[in-house]
Amino acid sequence: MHPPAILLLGPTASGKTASSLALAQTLPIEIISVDSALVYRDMDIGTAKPSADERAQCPHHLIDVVSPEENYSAARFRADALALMHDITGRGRIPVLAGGTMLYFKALRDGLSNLPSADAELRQQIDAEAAERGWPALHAELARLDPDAAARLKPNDGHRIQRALEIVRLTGRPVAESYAQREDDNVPFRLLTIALVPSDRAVLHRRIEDRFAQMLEAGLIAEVQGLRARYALDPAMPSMRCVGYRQVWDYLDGRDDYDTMKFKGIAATRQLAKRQLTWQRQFRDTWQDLQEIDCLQPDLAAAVGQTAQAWLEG
RNA sequence: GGCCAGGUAGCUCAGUUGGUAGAGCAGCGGAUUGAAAAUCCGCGUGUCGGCGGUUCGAUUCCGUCCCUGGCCA
Repeated sequence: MHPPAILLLGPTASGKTASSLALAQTLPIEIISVDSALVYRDMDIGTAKPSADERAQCPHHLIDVVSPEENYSAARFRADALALMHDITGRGRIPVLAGGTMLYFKALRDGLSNLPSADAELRQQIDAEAAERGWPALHAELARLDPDAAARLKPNDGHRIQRALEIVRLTGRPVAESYAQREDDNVPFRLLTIALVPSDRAVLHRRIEDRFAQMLEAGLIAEVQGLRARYALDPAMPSMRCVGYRQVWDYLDGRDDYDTMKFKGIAATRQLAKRQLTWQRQFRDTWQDLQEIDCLQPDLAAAVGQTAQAWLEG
């Protein structure tokens, strides 16, 4: 019998942090963050990172693990998370994987293919070429090298075209052949997946709006200024593409006025939530253990706790 | 109170020499394999401010009323 592990996923502003901390009140858990933005050090306000106080209530992992100048990845997450899950289980505790980066959940549960890691130099080359000739031209080039891979991608989907070209150049074979070669995709845990879903999208939107305003009041702009002063950042880096940071960056550069920045930040957050919910619908249809909980109900934390408790006893 | 300019999609606006209208943004749906809070794809019926009139036909022309902004009193 595998040890238990709980996955807690939900869109931004759905109450994941509070729910996971509530679990810690009644269960011997440690929390593994499943979040591509919380991994960055010194990005606290805009990522709604759990506070020091909250983190003291229960061990948290995969927060502040890389510099904003670095890249993290789904593959790295999968390896890190599995190692941590084993550690936590070894301590007699239950891992709770909580977050909103759905690709990471997907990678963890369903595994990945054996693909080469990112190659910064090659990507730079491809970016330069794309800036000159446009992505459709590189899509056409991919079509010559690997017609099947190109057929699956849109001519404007820069990131995926770049990745496909990278894989082909690094491996010297079609992407499909690399895809067919699966890495070990075993997850030796009994999993419960709890998905937080808002029963009313408009209410989630309202929360998102309020929270972004609070972030600005809490000093998000100063935080971005500080990051720019302390690190060698540029706006194309994954850390600075994060919701909020990207908009404040443009504001600091004078491209947008304050109100525009605020509007765009809120809109980008709503759009993020929408994409997260699209993933969740897909998970709901494929993961048998998934249980949906309305994140707008009065006592969400209690509902999450009951669901987890019932599953552990059952 | 008078004059002028406007009132068209949730917002900002375009347009129709009279044949019931379309962009951007927002929103919604989808895709998603080492950047994923990324990247990309798809979706546009709205009393064209109200009421009358002219007309085969009005959002478009005319009248009138209402609203907003500006100027003048």
